[in-house]
Amino acid sequence: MSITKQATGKIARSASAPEGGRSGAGWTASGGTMASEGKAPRTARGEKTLRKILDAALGEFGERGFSESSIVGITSRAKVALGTFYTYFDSKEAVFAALVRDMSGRVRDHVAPVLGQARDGLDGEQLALEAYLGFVAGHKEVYRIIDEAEFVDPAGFKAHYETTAARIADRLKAAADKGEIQASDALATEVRAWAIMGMNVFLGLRFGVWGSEPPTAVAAEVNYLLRRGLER
Amino acid sequence: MSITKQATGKIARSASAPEGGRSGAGWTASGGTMASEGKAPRTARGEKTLRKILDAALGEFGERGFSESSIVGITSRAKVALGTFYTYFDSKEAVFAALVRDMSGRVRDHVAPVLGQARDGLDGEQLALEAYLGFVAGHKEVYRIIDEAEFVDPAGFKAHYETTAARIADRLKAAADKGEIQASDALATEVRAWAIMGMNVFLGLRFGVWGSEPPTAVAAEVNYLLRRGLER
DNA sequence: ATGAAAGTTGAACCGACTTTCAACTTGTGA
DNA sequence: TCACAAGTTGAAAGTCGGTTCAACTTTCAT
Repeated sequence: MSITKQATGKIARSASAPEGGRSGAGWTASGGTMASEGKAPRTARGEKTLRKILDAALGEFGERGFSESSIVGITSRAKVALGTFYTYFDSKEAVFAALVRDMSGRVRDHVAPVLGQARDGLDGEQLALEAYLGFVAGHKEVYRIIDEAEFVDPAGFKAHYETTAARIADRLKAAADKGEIQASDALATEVRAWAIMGMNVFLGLRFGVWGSEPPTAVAAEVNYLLRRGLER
Repeated sequence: MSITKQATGKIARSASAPEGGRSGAGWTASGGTMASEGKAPRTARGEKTLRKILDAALGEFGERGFSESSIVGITSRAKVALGTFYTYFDSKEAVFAALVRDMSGRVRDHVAPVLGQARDGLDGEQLALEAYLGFVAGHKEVYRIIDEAEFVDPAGFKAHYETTAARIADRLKAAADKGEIQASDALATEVRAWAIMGMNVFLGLRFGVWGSEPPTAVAAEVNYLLRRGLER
């Protein structure tokens, strides 16, 4: 009954492959930044193992949440021994923090490219939301990990949202400079940026994680609101 | 180093009074709903103890987060013995869930009254946001507990946001019926409600929990956006 | 080929936390 | 007043999971 118990469930969970044998797609950079201080892998073998651990950790944390997850859970998914974990990370929190940094980057990398195709600033926001909703729907673990960072890795959490908001603010400023939307002072710009970000995150929760309504329809509806609300 | 450790810190923390001797202000109803199934207090003494435990739990969870919190932490804050906890709750998760239900109600009860003073629907949303920001600033623990519910008490978390969104949607519908704002179909209404809620929550985080910019200024800026975005 | 560095292993240690329970105290209704 | 129900107590049981480490294996530069 208690969430803390996992009892006999162990057998069941270590079996299933995380996501049809995709070979640890896309860990940023070569280890250096991911492992704990002074624990970076020095050979190809080590790098591969580190990658396996990180992929396993993503699956474990994404499915079970931080406190339900265990190092054994991670290492058994990764099919390495318990002790190997400590070759690369100082603690459970450390992997989680590494994951948060990386997930933050993944979201950015998924959303950024679509901005190039935008007709104007507000169109860019619509495309960004659309891309974000699609990403969340296909990567619920990522959403969960970033959210849970609020408690496990507050610094990483704050960094993620502050840089995201700053990015939105920059876009708003650029659009204002082009005369597309109303200009705004510093506070107003920040309020707008955080408002847009908050909308996006909650729409991601409702329509990406919980529901599966078409991203395009949702994003279009929001954009209608933003267009009238911000346009000059 | 590891967050899991608390080591010698125990002495320090049980000392400080949670919040200058306020006598457990405002627990909804008389116990019946708060304690775990079949564990409701049957005397005035029991009710008082339950209240002490709930207040202590709010402080503990609010300050330390769920996984860092311990039953000992709660009972020592409440100044009752460890075993007493189990007279009223089945588990750590159970108190947390009780707290989530109650916090959800507290937010509602704090925001609802201001709606009566609104000139129109959109003015109501502005006042609601303003009230919410003020509440969050004064009750960061509440914000934290509701957020952490996503992982500890998912059902309570979902219920909180779904009913909140439904309330916003009802207001939008009423405003549309009065011809104040544009009418919208079911999906659009839900999108709008979740967008507004998401804005509010993130602005609460940024300007209530992290910063302390004047709620009125923030709410006014948002309302400007909403007004133009939604008005007919 | 070889030995030193890098990586791997998993049993065992350790401490912390939840939960139980039998003895004890308090309060109240008859 | 007294007896029984309600409530309280805290030591101790039991569990669980993070972390350590010494022995072992693999890799690779020379």
